[in-house]
Amino acid sequence: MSRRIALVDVNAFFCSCERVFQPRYEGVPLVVLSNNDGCVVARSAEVKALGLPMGMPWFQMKDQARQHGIVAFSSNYTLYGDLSARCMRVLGQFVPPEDQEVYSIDESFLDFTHQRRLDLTATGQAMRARVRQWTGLPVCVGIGPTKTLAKLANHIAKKRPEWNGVCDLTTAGGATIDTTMAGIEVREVWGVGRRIATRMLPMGIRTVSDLRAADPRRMREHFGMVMERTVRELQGVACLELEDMQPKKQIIASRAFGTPVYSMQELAESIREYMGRAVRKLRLQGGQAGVVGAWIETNRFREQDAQYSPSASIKLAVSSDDIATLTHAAMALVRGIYRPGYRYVKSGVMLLDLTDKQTQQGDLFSAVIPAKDARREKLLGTMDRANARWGRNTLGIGSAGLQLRPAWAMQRGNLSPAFTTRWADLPVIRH
DNA sequence: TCTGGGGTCCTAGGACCC
DNA sequence: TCTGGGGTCCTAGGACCC
Repeated sequence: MSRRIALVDVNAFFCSCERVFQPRYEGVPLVVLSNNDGCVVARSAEVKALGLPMGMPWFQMKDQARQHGIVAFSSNYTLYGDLSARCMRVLGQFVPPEDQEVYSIDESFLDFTHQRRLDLTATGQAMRARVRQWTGLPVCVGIGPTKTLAKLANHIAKKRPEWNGVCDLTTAGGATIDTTMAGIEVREVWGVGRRIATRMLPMGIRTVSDLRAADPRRMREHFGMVMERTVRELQGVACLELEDMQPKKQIIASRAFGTPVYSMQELAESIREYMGRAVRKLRLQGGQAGVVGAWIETNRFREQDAQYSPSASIKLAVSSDDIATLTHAAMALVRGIYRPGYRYVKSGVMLLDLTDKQTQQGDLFSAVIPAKDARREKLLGTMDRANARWGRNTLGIGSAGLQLRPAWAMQRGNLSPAFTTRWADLPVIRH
């Protein structure tokens, strides 16, 4: 019994989020920028049509932007995260919970294998209509017998207007599929990146249909088992299952500074703040870290600058989710790698060797497993609750976040309001 | 002047074991 | 003169994803 998997993906997600509450930008060429307004990370259809690439530094694009009237927004992850959650909840109404995989902030797999009678093209249109009406976001739907083919079908639904936003490869004719695949570059296949696409070219593999016709074992010899799986999936043999939410295996928090930093003092402030972010994620998934890492960086794009980008990590004697312990470890690491005289533009912390908090690894050289300090646990829990209730930096470690806007803080020149998550930013309808 | 911030998995090679 | 065969674990680097 062949499977029927749908992939639903929001069109130009970040740009579409900006338009939901600011419809005056409908039809206007939009981009959304990365933190510090650095690079373009999302483009509206109008900007894609101009041929401006993803990932381009904004300052290099400013002339063209002026010329074409492109509007740039700073990243508003509060808004995107909330709209994403709403969108995923709407899609979840179409399948039982175990048949939905939220794959990324703007994509979800839905498994319709068990709903045999359903007309999937009609269901796809129903999903588009409901998401549009309830969240304001435009989505496209791809359907196929494997995840890789569903991804490809979604690509087709987006690029070819004749599919009207829903492409079902499980019912499309063989000839249609052949000609369509022959017209798509192999780079568009899920799992084929820039490197591999380049290496495939001399092998005579240029389009999706070339790759689908390739021998999976030969592809494995050249590119490894991941690529073998990809080829089989293209041929309609399901190798990838829907996955449930797994706890993270590592947690990273890092940011480029709004302005360069020279002193240990300022690096320390940044490390404290980023560790706060990392520990929040850690505690949210009920984990503890066995290894702490930290790094600082100079600007690798400035050739005239002396470069210095050291990193260090340390294994804790006992895994921890205590913000004080973890911050202390990261601070010691940065003090160890810091050298004065460099122009630092970024720092970061990493939590590794994550385990579930319930499984406490004892210390070989102490007779008993160290008992958790009950008062300490209570204090940390109280901090969590205070921060959940009154805002993220209500209680923190040392001077983290005390300064309202440190000089090195992220720059966001054109940030839209948090329309859905802050009372003061709630849209008002005047009549 | 200004160039993001997260993640995952696989593989090869080295160190070590018997 | 001749120098085996089978493993595990860890790490760094590479590839990919959004």
